[in-house]
Amino acid sequence: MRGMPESASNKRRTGGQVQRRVMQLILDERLRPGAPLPTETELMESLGVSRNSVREALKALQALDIVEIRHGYGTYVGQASLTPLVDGLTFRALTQLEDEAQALGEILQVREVLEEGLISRVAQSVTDQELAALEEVVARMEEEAHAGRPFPQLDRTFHETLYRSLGNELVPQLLAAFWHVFHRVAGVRGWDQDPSPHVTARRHRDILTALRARDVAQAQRAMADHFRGIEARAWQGTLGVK
Amino acid sequence: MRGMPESASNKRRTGGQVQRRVMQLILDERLRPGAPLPTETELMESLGVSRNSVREALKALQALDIVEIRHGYGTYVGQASLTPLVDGLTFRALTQLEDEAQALGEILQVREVLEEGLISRVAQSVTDQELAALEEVVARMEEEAHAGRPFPQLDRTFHETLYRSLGNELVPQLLAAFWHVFHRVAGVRGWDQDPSPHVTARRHRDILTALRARDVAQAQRAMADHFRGIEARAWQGTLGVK
DNA sequence: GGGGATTTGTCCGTATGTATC
DNA sequence: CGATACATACGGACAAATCCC
Repeated sequence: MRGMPESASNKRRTGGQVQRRVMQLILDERLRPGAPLPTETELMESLGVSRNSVREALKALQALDIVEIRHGYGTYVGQASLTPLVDGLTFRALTQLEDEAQALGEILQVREVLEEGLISRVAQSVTDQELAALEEVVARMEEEAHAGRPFPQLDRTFHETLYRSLGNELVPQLLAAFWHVFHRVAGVRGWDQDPSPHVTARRHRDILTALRARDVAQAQRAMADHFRGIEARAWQGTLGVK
Repeated sequence: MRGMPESASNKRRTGGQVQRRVMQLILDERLRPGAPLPTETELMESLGVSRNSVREALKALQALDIVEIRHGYGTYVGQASLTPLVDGLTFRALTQLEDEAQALGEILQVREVLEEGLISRVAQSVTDQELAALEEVVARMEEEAHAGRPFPQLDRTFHETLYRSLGNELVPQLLAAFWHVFHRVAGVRGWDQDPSPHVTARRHRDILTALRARDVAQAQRAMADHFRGIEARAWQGTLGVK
């Protein structure tokens, strides 16, 4: 009786439609990450759906990091990061594959192919300033290695710094996502423990040296050696289980 | 300073909690993709939350393709595909970057690096049977090219078939995701129109020929040429705008 | 520091559409 | 075809969190 009498909106608007309309709203309004979105009340009025439907659509968009919801404050355009990829690959590694080792191997192969190909491009475009930044990271690696401590964070920083000169924002985010998944999955088995930090530090030193000499082939070899070391850890873990 | 509501200890204890408990349920029960999940009523009782909270969590997991909801039937474990990555990258390309051309360039560079690196591995492991399958695809490309018709689907099939021998399930899914994003974003500008199908067919023929000869370097060159052709289309599109 | 306003989080109850058997 | 189980959607209400004055 009350409410809206079938006002021409009798289309089969499934929940996904609301999602798309919110995304379209962001596109139409040219909203940048961090920009505020209409409140749930406003959305439910402008879209002509109930608040529950709005919230479900917003929750789905939040899972994709397309919107960011702050309790008691408001809803904002998200960063569209690769967090969904991390969640998806992590879940996939823990369920789909026969064992985690296979999933980790696949991720590692993609990382290796990517970084081997990227290092050859970096070798041609790297600046002295970036070489200096890498030098500092490697130096700190060698300090930690001398103290017998592993340095996963420095490792991550090294690779992230490495590909900055490419001017490709997608590359570091992709690699960070793979790195994150690998360590989250391998971590529960203890496969990400670096048994010999000084060897790992040496691998990075080799990469940097080759980079300084602009020796593409040598840089690729050094990167390949680095990944061979990572694989060895994981493989040795699988053998231990058997 | 009073108690700082730092987010270090505050890790989404509200909404995300239900999501994680459902994910944990899947992991604990060792549920495979396609396996049925408890109904919303059962979940709301077993988790001690309302139906609304259950539905919002399920919607978020659906967006990540971790669960699959069939209207009027039930909820099932999802395929954990890379659909979220497609949605995220598409949205990112349409909003974050200055113009779509930059986003497309980044995706293209990643694809190029990946495929150039992968082709060298394929060249060593490809079997005669797979070469025959590729031959058939290329032959159909040449038919279409002779008729002046573009063949985006055949192109996709070629690259998908190419990397099957690696035994890496992640690779084709990643490439398919990038391919999907590229064509969805480029499609709205018409940049994905292939102006010369016979040239594209020739590129793939070159790749196959190099693969037959197990010539790694030549295969990489042919793959690079292929991507140079794709870039040319997109670049020419951007120049036309200016 | 306090209080009120705004906004999201959660819950309940009910009605409706949909797919399976 | 009917019966049943299930997801979808709506409206209202209150709690919790945040911000601003």
